[in-house]
Amino acid sequence: MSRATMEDVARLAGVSRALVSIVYRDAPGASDATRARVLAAGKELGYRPDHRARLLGRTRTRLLGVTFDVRAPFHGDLVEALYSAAEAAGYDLALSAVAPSRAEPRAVQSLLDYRCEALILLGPQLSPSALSALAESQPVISIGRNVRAAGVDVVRTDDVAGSRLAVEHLLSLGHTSILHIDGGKTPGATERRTGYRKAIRHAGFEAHVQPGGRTEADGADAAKTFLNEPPPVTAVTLFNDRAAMGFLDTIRQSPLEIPADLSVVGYDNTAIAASSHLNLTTVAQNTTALATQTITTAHARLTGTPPTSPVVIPPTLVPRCTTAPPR
Amino acid sequence: MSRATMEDVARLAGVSRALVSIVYRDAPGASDATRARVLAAGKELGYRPDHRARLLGRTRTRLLGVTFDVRAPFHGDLVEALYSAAEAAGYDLALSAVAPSRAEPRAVQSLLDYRCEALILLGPQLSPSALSALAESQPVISIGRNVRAAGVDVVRTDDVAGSRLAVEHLLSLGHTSILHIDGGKTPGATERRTGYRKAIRHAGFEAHVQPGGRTEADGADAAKTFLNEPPPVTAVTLFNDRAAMGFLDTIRQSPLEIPADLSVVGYDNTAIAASSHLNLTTVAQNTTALATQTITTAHARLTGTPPTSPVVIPPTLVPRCTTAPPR
DNA sequence: ATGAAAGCGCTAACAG
DNA sequence: CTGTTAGCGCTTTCAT
Repeated sequence: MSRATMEDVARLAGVSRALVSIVYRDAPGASDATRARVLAAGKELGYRPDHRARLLGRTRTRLLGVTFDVRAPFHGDLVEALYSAAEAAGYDLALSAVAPSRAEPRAVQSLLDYRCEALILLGPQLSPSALSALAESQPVISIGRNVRAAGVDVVRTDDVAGSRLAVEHLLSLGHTSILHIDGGKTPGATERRTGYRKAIRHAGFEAHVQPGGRTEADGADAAKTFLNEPPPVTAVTLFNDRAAMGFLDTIRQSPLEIPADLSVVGYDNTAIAASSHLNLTTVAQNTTALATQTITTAHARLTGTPPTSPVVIPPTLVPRCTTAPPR
Repeated sequence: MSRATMEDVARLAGVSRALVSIVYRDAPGASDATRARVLAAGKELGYRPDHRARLLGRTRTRLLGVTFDVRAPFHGDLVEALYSAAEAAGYDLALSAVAPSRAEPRAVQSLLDYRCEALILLGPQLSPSALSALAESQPVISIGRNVRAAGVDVVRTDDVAGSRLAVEHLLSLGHTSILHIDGGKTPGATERRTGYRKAIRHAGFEAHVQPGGRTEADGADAAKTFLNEPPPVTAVTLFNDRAAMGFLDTIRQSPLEIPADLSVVGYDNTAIAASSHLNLTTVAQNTTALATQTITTAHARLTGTPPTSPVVIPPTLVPRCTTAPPR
């Protein structure tokens, strides 16, 4: 009933356990004939190496720990990209969710107990000092949050440029008064606000920032405030797609037409934003590049090469149907 | 630089490793004095037991593997609930994401390699025979999908009742012609369709089912079809909240007013549906109960008690702002 | 190319 | 109550 062990395979193939180990790691040191025989025996027994034992015995676990917010769609997209990137580089991923009832320190701790070689934190909310402390024991990489903490590597999108893209897109459509609804203290919010301000001023217009947040509810609240006392703007850029969704949802319950009366731009290009119905004009983060660079950075740290940090990935604008020239 | 080991703690505390082990598992067999001394030594060294080694040595790993769709908000809610339930029962969770680029068999396999004691699959899409095969090696619990596969336990919401609740709510508001936009072949779709049909017929009205799906895009597509040739209905029940969101989004771009012209009911009560802006009337699955029962079932299987299966959890209706009496 | 033997860091009988 | 002794299943020198 219990699973086949390496010993079983070795016996069936008539070789030593060491050989079986070599074959299954496809390390050099076994003849093709032996290799085939071992593999055949393994297959017959339905053998699969025990991952726990493997990790224990190995000098390097090649296990990368990832914390993510189980409720953030963008994190879902990133996790998927990380799986591919990690696999391509010969690493394994251990996932640990952050949720309202499961705070970040707890999620991190569980990864540490698994002896992950490095920590990949998606939009971490931990303090810089807490992050630095973690970085003393193993590489720590923050994706999306631009922390300045000793020893912590950062891989992020150039959010200043991203906001600029959004603004420039609107400017090119003819908009001259544009509002930014920000992300509060969410990682990345400062940069996106700054990018907006810079681009607006550079064009010679006035910046208007309204406080917002990162959830659909935050976007909806912002829309209510907006509708209550409509500012004289023809376009809005929001912190992210989630907020944009909430915003749009509420606006559509008003007489305002999107995009005729108001253009709206999101951020992240999450799968939902892309879906045909929303058709949200948004700034795309390059998840593939973020993931690849993250794994590269982790690998560099783990092999002693000093990585370049922060790694800044350029975003792109994805024009869809929520933006148009002002009426 | 490397982490402190049990040996280190033992040395510092002046005891044997076995004692340290006993203390850290808080197993009986150590005096309070020793316990305190060991704990103090451990704390000083920042010792944390190595989870891998722990799993390897133990007869029971108390590790439960969970597969979930990283893109499904409802799965996020469930995962969170599972963490709590598992912890309360002394189990640990290993997460494995299913995504477009990471099919279910792969996700499952990785859990198996970690020698999880049981498999918890959220809305599995695997064939009944594949599930049965898995169940031969360890307990398999399907949450949400009512599979009839030998050895596979099911914990699910009573979806027939859920759909009935939705219909009855609409009937009580005075609606007499109600459309159901279904979930295609998504787990649970059949039950929700059936519940709708039964409730409608029981009330003496005619059932209308339009094909749909489980994503926002599916809901939006359904809305387009709907608007193209508006059927003579005053209310719509959808397969889930995601589809309802897409549907609402598209409907709001038409002259139709929600809920004045059309009432809409979702399903799942995901965090997003609940958020103030959407205010979606929906059928709530009791994630806490689902999670608790799942862990209970797993525990029963693992300890030899034959569990009751399927476990069917009653849903509840959450009336919000997308339903009202017909005009 | 192959095998023997010594860990990896912990748990679990068992003896004292 | 405490310590000794084997493993758990794999990796990894080091001989042969």
